[in-house]
Amino acid sequence: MPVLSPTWTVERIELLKQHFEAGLSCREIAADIGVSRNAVIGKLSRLNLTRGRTLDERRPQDRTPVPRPRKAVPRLQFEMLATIYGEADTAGVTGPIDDANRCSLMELDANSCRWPISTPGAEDFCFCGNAAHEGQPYCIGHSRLAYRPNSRARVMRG
DNA sequence: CCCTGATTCGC
DNA sequence: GCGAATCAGG
Repeated sequence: MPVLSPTWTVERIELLKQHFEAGLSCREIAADIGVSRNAVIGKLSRLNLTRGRTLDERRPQDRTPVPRPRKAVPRLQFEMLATIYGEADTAGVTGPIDDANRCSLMELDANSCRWPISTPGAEDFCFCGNAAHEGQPYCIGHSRLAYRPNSRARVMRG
């Protein structure tokens, strides 16, 4: 007898068929023959002995190509951010916000942008001080930062 | 989460 | 051709 793994000999194939027709699960068949479950299923598929289960639901004629990331999915941070926040928005947000009007808490008035600069409590802590947008406590640029349109998730599987 | 079968694809 | 990886349903 060959010491090498005989893979699928006629004996194993017979056992495979017998067990399959007996109604045993692939798990049982695999355990009995001594191979992995996928090996059994793969062999059955090759022999066209599948019980035609998912074939009906899997629409064999119009199989979804399923772009399978066989290894990795290298995505640039930029692309993800652009997708999440919206391409047009990122440009506006990342644009330069005038900080020439920075002022302290005392100097803030109703028309001054109250966006905090630096960390609260720091010696140089101050506010943006730019002209605030109508009905908003921040200037245009900082209003955009405050209103992040971040609500994109949970959209999988059609 | 576990299980199952079925398909895909690298070897 | 084989089977691990993967997918999809239960």
